[in-house]
Amino acid sequence: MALASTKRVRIYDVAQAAGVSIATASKALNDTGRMTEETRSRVKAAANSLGFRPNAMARALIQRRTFTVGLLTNDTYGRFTLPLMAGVSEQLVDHGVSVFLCSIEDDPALAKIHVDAMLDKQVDGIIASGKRIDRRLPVDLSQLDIPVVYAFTDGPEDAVTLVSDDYQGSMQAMQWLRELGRSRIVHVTGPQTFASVGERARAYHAVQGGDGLVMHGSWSEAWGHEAVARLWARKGDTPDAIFCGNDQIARGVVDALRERGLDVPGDVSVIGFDNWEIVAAATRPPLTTVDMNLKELGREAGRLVLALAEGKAVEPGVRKLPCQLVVRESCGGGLRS
Amino acid sequence: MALASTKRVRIYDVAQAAGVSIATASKALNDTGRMTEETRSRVKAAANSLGFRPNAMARALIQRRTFTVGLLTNDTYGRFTLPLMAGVSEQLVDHGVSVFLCSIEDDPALAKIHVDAMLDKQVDGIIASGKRIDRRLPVDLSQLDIPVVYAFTDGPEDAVTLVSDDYQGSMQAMQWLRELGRSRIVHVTGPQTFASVGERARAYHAVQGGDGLVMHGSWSEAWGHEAVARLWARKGDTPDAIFCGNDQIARGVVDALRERGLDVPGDVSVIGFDNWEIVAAATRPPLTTVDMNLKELGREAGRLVLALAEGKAVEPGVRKLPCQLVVRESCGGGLRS
DNA sequence: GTGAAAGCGCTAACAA
DNA sequence: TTGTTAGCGCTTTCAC
Repeated sequence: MALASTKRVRIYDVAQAAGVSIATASKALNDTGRMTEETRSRVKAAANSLGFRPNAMARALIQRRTFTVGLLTNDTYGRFTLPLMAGVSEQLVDHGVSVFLCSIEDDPALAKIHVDAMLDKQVDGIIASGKRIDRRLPVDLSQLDIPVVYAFTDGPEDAVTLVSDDYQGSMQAMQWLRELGRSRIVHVTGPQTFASVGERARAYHAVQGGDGLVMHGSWSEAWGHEAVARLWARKGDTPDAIFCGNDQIARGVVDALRERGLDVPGDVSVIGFDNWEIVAAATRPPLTTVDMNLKELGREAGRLVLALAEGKAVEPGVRKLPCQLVVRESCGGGLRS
Repeated sequence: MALASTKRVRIYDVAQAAGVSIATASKALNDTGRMTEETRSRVKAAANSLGFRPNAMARALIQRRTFTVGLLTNDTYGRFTLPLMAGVSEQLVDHGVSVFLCSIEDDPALAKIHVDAMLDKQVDGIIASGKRIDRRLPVDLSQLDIPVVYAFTDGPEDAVTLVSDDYQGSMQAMQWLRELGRSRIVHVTGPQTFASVGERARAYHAVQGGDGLVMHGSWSEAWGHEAVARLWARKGDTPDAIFCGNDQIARGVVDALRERGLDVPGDVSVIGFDNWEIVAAATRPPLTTVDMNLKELGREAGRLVLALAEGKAVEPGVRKLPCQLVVRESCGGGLRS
């Protein structure tokens, strides 16, 4: 441990201390070249005791590899990018790769500035992420000379794209409701313009049949309330389960049902989507919901840019990553087998 | 616009194209040295048409300045770091500075890895941020040779530290309630162990007097419910206003009051803290609350590391940044003057 | 097995 | 006004 924090120690200092040339020192430290084991360990010991840290800039200049990647996102405040970022960071830090955070706020000019900055800094690759899997970032990354991976945002045809599997996740939800004996299931979800809304509805219909009821509205608690009002105003059977397009709607639904004197999950099971902790856990009863595993998606994105950066071949196309059911109390049923 | 994305263009190519030496090219592009305006613009034109982008690595190697900073945070999923990061990024991108995102999850080993990686990459400075202003990150940054700014986390005595002004924010809240004619104000807040809880209570007492009632619990909606139950179970006067320690508690309080048939804000005014959109806006009625201006705090942190990195002197000590009252409907009253 | 020398892309003295 | 030269800190042939 070098206590003196005067000047940064360079490989020259290590070489001096070990009584070798800097060439030998370099080879010793990088486990390349050939030399006696004794020399190698002597150099390493010297480096160690001097607290030598190679200058990544100098290294990058030669190796054309900076061990940095850029993470572009337009979901600055959102709940989607955050776990995704954590996953990316977690995956890459183990490989000595650092992540540039670039929030672009849907602003093309800002996006360009960030991309240019990344390019100047010679990032080894870029991960583009967003808040909707059916929207593109306001910048064209397809002509860059470095690898790009799209995560939770739409990418070009021949790109490597990672999204969560809305269909599979919704199937989990629906099947869970069926396993619990629910049959009159209604789907209360977001605006039809979202691709994921379509996917989730498709899964709903696959289980419930073509005559199931899908209600579109906003992604809000208010819409959950309103949907319940409409459902219970109709004549005929009321549902015994409601599959909601997200946790906010689900919370609105649960609150509305309780206000009507209905028991959740006794009278009606409610299931959400997103597993947004703050919403799902605060609902009374806490929401059973579908988690999109965004952190894992982030890890995978990290893994893939890294592979690409190392010149490995990666099959282009859209990869759908599985969602996972998180069982709490709003559907009844115990821990999932 | 160079369409051919074959090889990166270097300053050598620009010099060739402009018919000058690389030294002249360098000076022309950096607006240093002296030469005819004609030469300078000729070089710039050549650079432009070739799509020249200087290699930041090479530059960094000489200038000892990488135009990167590291942002350390242990609040990976949290609502605090996110706007803060956005502010930092926004502030720095204008200066050509990129931000390394490092989420350390309260793990000392992970923190060290990240810090080492940043040091290797020669960041110009580090911003340390967290989720509590009275807790330190699990890593010692005080002995580094580069500037460190602490934002929304506790730092050493002689460091530059940025926090939001809980006292001032709470004063805003309390005064707003008084302006609306409320006098029997109760403070329902989080655990006493939080420094910000103490600060907010201090402001509460400054307005309400020493005999005001402060109720400590968890930062949850459930605690909001419970607090209301307790308050209305007491004999004697019930409050006409409740100042809550955060928005979640406030939401619990509002819901509990409504469930008791009380009108908010007609019978009781409720005010929150944090302005956590998802909670504040979904509450019925939407919460009037205190915003900590974390994005601005992030910007200021960016400004300060940058100043420090440029060798400018910055007065050490704790800087408290003002909060801002966000008026919605839970207190009554109109737009603030 | 080890070291001298060239060079990554750029900037900055110093000459011319 | 412009160009030559010497590095920044490191890796990597290629001699010895």
